[in-house]
Amino acid sequence: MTKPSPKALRRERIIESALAIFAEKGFQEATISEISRAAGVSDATVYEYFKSKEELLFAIPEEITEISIRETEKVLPYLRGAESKLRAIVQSYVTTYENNPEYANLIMLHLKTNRNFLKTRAFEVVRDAARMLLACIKEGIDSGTFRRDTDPYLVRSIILGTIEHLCTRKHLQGQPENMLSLVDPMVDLILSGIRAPQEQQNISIHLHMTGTAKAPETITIVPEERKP
Amino acid sequence: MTKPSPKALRRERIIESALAIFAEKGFQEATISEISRAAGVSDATVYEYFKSKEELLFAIPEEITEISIRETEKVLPYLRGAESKLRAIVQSYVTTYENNPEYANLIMLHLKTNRNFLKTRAFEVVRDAARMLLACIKEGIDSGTFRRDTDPYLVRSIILGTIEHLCTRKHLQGQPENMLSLVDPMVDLILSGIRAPQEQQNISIHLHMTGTAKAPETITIVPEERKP
Amino acid sequence: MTKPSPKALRRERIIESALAIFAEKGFQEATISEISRAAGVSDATVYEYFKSKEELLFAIPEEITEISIRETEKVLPYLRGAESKLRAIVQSYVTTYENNPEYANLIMLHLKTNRNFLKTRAFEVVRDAARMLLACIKEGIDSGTFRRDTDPYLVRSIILGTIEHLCTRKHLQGQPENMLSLVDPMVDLILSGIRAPQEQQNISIHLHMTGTAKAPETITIVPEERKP
Amino acid sequence: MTKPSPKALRRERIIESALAIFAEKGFQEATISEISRAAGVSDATVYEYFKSKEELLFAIPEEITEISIRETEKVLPYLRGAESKLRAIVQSYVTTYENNPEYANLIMLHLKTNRNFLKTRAFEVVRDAARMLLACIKEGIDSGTFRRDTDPYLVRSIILGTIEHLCTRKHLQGQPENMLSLVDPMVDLILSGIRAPQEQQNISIHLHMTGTAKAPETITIVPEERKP
DNA sequence: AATGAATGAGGGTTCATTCAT
DNA sequence: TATGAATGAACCCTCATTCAT
Repeated sequence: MTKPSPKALRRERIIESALAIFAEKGFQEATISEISRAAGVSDATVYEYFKSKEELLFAIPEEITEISIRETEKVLPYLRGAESKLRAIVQSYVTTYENNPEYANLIMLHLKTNRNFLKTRAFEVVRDAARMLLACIKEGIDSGTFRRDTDPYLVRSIILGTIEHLCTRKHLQGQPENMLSLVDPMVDLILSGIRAPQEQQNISIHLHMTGTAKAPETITIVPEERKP
Repeated sequence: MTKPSPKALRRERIIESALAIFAEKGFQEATISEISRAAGVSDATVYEYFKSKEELLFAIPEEITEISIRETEKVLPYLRGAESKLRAIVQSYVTTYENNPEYANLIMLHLKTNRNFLKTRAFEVVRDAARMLLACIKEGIDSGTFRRDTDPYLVRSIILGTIEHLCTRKHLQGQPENMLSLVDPMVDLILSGIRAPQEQQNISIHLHMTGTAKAPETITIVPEERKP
Repeated sequence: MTKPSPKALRRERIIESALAIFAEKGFQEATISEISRAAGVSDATVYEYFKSKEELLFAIPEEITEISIRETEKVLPYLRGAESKLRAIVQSYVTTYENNPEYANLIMLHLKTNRNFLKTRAFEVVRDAARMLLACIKEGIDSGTFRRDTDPYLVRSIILGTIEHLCTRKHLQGQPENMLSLVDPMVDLILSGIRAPQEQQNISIHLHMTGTAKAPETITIVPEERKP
Repeated sequence: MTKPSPKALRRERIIESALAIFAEKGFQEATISEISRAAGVSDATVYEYFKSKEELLFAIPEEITEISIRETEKVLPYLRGAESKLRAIVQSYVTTYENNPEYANLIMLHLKTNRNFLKTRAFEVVRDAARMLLACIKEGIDSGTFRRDTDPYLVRSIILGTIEHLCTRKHLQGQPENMLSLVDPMVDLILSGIRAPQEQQNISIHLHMTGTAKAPETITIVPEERKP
């Protein structure tokens, strides 16, 4: 079905090499020579495919982000409830980063630094993902699943910030070993923080009694024994 | 009382200029000439005070981080309870970053990228702060304030990640306007997520009645009206 | 027959310019800009061909020394006797230096100073030449042409030192005009100093006389008049 | 008798440090800071005593050469014959270099390179020494001790070149260990090369015979057996 | 389409030297 | 007199980028 033209293949090779090298050394420290050597082409050839070093940098997240986002978008409609969706989105983020550590590193450490990246189409895709997450949070609020006073932007910042922090930490210090195992604790924690209280209103108990009893003389409230 | 030697003043000027310019353009894009010009000295003079461009970069966080941390450390003993302390620490972080946006930017976008920064004394101070936060979380767990199954490292990552994300967002997109106003919502949210349940044991109500009454025939539980 | 690639030609041009300028001003005082300008290329181009200024310096003697040495090696087998060989070697040295005064100057004044030069392949060639000379002296000793108590290392030092001194003198003071005319006097002088005495055995003269003569009563030895 | 003013002492200290450092690293590689630090003074102080780095360099040989030369000049009148004098001069050179290896190194490797050194008063002194040597050789020629066809300039070049070569060799390669032990072999060798032949004129043998003998009919010259 | 070759532009860094104190 | 402090002036080297083949 797909017919990978040699042209496209070459392009792919260059992008892969660029990802590896940019991720390892950063944008400034990496050189075109290095990348072209890794890709098995000449310097000049890189410029046949990309107008400049920066354009090559920006070309990297385009595909991978796109793919990841679209996949998530496909799954979402099958899930019921804001909580499930939110958990799925987080899972998707973390899975993507876990499976593409170089890409994660590039995004976290090198692309976020770059002001020009914000004007990029690739960034548009990133932003789409962030919007999806925001929409999901808002949906939870509107549906009463999340507290009405939840600040959806803050919640999103918490989620994204945590993921980013974990990725960065993992890259620079090797910790945590397995980010995926942290998805559930993290989501649980945040959900606990924003979940609407389970109608824990005050409750009146009306006793309908027959007979000639008086009102109770004393009411003793006795805590049951805690059984840990 | 303090007699700021002209030498120290000049050093300060250079650091300030460097902070402004590194924060704006990043380490690689900034040039020594630019910085020295901004500081009103010659290129060579910069090298009288700092051995290299990188050493100049690392000299920046040294003071400002130190000051901020030490201040927090002073306040902490006066606070009772893990929650208060945690809130104070977050407040301290955000205040520091809010008051020194350039510094915040430098740390978030440019220093974290730099592997050599991890070997720096300045980074040691940063790490101290992170340890302080972790200790506070652990204290909450030990004292029963926070749930026993709380992962303190995860909680710290959530807190730090959120702060970092907010700073970065503010720097790159101007949002949120006022980070300080987000401290309480954020801390509240996280605390809700980790707070130990408030002894929500089962409760038995014993009615001591006199007379010949029978047991109540029906018990109707009526929610009170919610008054938002 | 030979097809000098433009690449090789350019390289040659750069080396020639470098030789001229290094010889004139010394390694430190010479600048790459100067050399590249003289060679009609850009600074960066010099670095396409040579990794560093020092490597460029070391590339200079490589060829010229090699050529000179190999030529001498070819001639040597045709010569009989240590004296002829030694004279040929000296002749070769002096010819090389006389024909390449800049090269001579570079070697004498600037390369010998450089400790790194000693690790160079070019220096290996120089050392080869010195070994060749030493071997020739030893051969003369072994064959009885030179005195048995000759110190071959000292003789070599005398020869090389003299050549070097003459070159340096010529470069700095213009004297002597023609080094080649000094080769024979110099070699003669040294040979006189190391030549084994020419079988100066005692000689008996037997006079066969007829008649009744007695043995001679007196023998008078009369020096002939000296005729300068 | 001598009253070393503190000023002169300081000057001396600077010169000594400069000698050590120039000799070790060469003129260009050495820095004023290094020298001043070694001398225990400030950079600026060096400039109180010497107008420039180069002037400091040239100040070094002034004294030491002067002293060495003057000493030789004192001894010379007591020696009889060109050979003794020549030997004494060589001895003096080598002793000076052997006792002051740093100075030797400086002269051989770094001062000879410097064109400006030729204009220096210090060089005048060096030249004086060379003239003294030349005069001595000429004296030997005039007195009939050395061959009439000796080229005194060539002989001087041989002597100086050899000494220089030995010094350089010793500095760069550690060989020869002891230069002084080479003085006699070296001088012997050169003297053998230039010594006037010991009146090995043609000799006539007059036989005064009595009796009636005829002239000898045959004369047979018979070499004696060699006794190795 | 691919590249070998060339380079313009620029930046970090060093140091000899000066001068006010 | 001695020096702490400051700097002007260079230079080596790198690399993204271009272009003729």
